[in-house]
Amino acid sequence: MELSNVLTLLGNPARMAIAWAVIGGDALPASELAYRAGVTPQTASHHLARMVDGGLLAVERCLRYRYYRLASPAIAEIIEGLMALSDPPVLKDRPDRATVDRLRIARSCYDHLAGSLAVALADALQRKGWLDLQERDYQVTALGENGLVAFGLDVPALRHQQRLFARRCIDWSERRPHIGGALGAALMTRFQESGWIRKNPGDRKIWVSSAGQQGLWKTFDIDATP
Amino acid sequence: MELSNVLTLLGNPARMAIAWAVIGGDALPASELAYRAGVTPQTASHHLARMVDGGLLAVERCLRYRYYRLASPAIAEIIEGLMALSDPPVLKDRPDRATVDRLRIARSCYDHLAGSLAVALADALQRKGWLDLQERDYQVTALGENGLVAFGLDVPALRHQQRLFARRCIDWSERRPHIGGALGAALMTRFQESGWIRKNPGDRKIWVSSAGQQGLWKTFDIDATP
DNA sequence: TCCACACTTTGATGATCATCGAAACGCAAC
DNA sequence: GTTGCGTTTCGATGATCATCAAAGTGTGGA
Repeated sequence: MELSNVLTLLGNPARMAIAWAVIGGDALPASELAYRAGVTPQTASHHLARMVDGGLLAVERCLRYRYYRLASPAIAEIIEGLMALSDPPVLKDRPDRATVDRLRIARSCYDHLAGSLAVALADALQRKGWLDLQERDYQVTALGENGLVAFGLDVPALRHQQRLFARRCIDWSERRPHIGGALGAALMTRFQESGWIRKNPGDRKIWVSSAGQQGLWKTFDIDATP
Repeated sequence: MELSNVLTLLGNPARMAIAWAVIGGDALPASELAYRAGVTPQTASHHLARMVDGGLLAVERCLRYRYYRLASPAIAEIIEGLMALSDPPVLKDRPDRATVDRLRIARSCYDHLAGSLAVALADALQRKGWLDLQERDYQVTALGENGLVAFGLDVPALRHQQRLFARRCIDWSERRPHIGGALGAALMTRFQESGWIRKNPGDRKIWVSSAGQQGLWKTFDIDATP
């Protein structure tokens, strides 16, 4: 994945609009993307072909429709990183605001939490002295290890995984860091097991249950009410 | 600052190379940037004009040279953010930050001093009543001539040189004037003879010795401690 | 005065690009 | 089949682009 390629592809307003439309994880048909980007279907098709060719998008055929979505979570991370660097593009006819707001509160980022909930979680764990923010990663303190193990996470096992343990991940909607890596994934899994959050299969939306609101408040001092 | 603009500008390999060359904060002349980007001076000039126009770079003239640097720290943050999203491009000769900071304090500009030390020197000489700042040049007062002769400069001989006597030269890192021309060159030569500064042959780095720090303080009331 | 130098502008060329109309394709319903 | 619809391909157009050679500009030095 060439960064220069990504920049070239996203440097065009129509293609940026397309990328922005599918950033939430939704797969949208070509005609819808053409409408949102403000170009004709032919032009959109041209752009979509380039983006697929450039590895930015993936396409799935379903009957007469072609659904376009981001090619991989890595691409989503790159685009979200770009959003964090500047204001998100102002585009006409943004989809339903409810979806965007929902994503802003909580969504999945690959296999860990993102959105304001994830940022609040990272803040809370630092405030409690469970985490230290180092250069590009988080460190779990002795206090934090006790707390996390008590919460049901096998922290020593997480440390021995091949992947990075607790990556610092920058959020596009918050422009602040949250917890990725093995620890971030384990936390989201634990939240799901506890019934605190519910993940929508197929996209990246996350719902926080009332049990989750209570638990997050009691365990982490996080106010997860909308 | 439009993100889309930045992406378009950086989507070109030559422009990306130029941005990467100045990411450390250093200001480089157009010819050097052309070499590093692997394009002819004409092409580089074209790209540089676009980048200045797009608000990515700023340019300052010093004698016959034009030094290009990043327009603002915010731009540097955006570009470094982009780099963090992917592997940085493999390019020749990127200055490290320590070098950049050193250059900010003192460096040579053609054959005279530049950087904050040079600006402080110009300020000090004006404060002591040795120099007057005219339209585009400095004038040495009678008091200043005595002082400079006592310091070891043959001011009358400098006046009779063909080149401009005491040119006002604008600094990219300070955005304030310092002394160029024959007087600027003679001052730097005298500082070198006195062992106050040491010049790195081949580049523009200047080191101030401890003797230099003492001398600059006693003679010119300049605090040259880092 | 003339030259050297750093850099820019101009001009030309070939390439790529974005865009849309027209036509074609693929698929499903009728 | 035929029709309708979503999408792509083709073709044409006008725009922008990157590139470099050649000429021009401005500056300082001899």
